[in-house]
Amino acid sequence: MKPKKTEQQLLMDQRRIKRDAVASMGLDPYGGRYENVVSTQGVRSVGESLGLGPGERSSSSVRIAGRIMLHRVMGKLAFFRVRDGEGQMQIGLSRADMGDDQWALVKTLLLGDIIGVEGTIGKTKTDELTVWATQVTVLSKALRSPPEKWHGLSDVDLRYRMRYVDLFANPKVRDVFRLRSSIVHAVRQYLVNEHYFEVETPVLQPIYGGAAARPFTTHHNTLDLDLFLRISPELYLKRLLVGGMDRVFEISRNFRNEGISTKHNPEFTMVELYEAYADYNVMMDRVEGMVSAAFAVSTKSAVPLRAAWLEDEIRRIKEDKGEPEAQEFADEHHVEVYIEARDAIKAGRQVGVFNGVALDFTPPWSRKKYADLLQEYAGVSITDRAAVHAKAKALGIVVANKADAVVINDVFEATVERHLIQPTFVYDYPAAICPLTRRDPEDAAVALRFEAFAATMELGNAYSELNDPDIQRENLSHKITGEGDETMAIMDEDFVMALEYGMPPAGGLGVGIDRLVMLLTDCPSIRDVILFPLQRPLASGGS
RNA sequence: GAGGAUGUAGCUCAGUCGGUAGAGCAACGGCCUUUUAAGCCGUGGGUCCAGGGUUCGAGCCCCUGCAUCCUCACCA
Repeated sequence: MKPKKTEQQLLMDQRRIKRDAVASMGLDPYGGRYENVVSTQGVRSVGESLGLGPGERSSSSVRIAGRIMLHRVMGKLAFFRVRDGEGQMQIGLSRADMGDDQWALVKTLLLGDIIGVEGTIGKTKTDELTVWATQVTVLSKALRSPPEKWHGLSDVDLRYRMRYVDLFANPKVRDVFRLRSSIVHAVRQYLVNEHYFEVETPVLQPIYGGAAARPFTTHHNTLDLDLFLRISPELYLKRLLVGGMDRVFEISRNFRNEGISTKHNPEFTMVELYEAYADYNVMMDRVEGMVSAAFAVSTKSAVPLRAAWLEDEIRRIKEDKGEPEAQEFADEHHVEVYIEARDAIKAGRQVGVFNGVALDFTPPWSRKKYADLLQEYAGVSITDRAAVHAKAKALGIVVANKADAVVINDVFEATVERHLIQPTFVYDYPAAICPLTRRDPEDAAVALRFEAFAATMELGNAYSELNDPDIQRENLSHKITGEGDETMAIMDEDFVMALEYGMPPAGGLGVGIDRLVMLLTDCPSIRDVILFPLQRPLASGGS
């Protein structure tokens, strides 16, 4: 019995027929090298400089290449819209201009095919810049249709599973990853300018450390050795301080075997840096410097563009559908917030928009003491053990078998964090939960540590680094009660031995790159800034 | 882990009271030399997430499971 073909298979059969038609013309349906290509943006700037009026054509010839995203054929004339890595461009195809052989080829082309077009720059009667084709080259016939041309691919599951489709179907997605690339580049450039140098340390570690999280485990066969994927590069980078690398950084993919959420992916990217002879105050400057550099290459230009687009859109909706719809659109897209941010940027401030809230990254960020925030929002003194425990119980926090510092931190997270909207440094943490941090010389219960928050998210974490080997060994030699299995207190004798040779006093800092990108590009989910976020594979193993 | 939402054609989505499964886009055939989500005529396309139950009859009601998203918890 012949199994009935699905619609998908039938559609692909039809596309195979067109592909084979190309082959029967003696052409390779999968193309080959195509030279002297100009980007659509390049054509656009050339086109604008020609000063063409509606309906005029120039004699300057160009070649572009890209995917057919819009396809209109009218008898002996056709308009396609072709998208490349930078943008899109309309091409016009006329049977009279191209000749019968080329026209036969044009008729085999479908949405989603990748083509090369040689032609002359002109404008249509409606004043749209258009490349009028003289020669079309098939570069890759697509067997599957692209998604719906108006809505694109909107099923979130499919978008992540088939990011390759998401990227060409939804231009905004590509913009986000372009911004991500710029942000990473700016962060790297900032640190290099500050005389840091970039290193790479092991991802496969025999002992994991530097953070409190469960690791992924793996195994090396030849050495018959269990290994962990790093949860943090911290202990290796500090060894480099001992070795005399005074300013080092690593852009580090870390792996934590924990839950998945809009703010957590099992693998994520951090920039982690160490600076000898500095302390955590210097690290605050570094955060501000890095974020400023990143802002300058992303949000600074993206927000005004977005604001302008939103204003256009509202004007159009008002004309087409009326005031109430326009207002609804404005509310939904936080238009006033974008306009407010745009005006602030014009005035020289570093203001972005995240989740409908304006965030002001202009240095200096506000700096708040951990204990003061606890007093302000939880209403308890950090030194008043009874009050802290009473507050914890009132909040429904389990107190039993937890060290005091853990209880304090639980209360802090439950009461304070949600108020940390604007970029803020929270400094001076309870020492007992900071085993790798130098103590305040005036108060042994305080660790010289800060976390950077924005939009209630932890963006970064920094210490004045502990460099006393005996205290370090002591801190690592017993678990912090109440932290469960996830604890930083895992002894690494080699690391402590390194400290015994003498590590310079230093400031150290980690900043979550994914979260920074989220904040600067207004993406409320970490999956929108990671190209291939982890997902459970489909049982059937296909789409 | 708890709660909520969603799952229907390749894509985007309707589906009323439980009574033969719908549209647009895409595709196929035809017409069309200035389209702007092109248009007009016609055609094909369905494991209604999976399994069970109630019923004469289930896309719709009930139960179980799966997947995804959101919120909370966890993840300093």
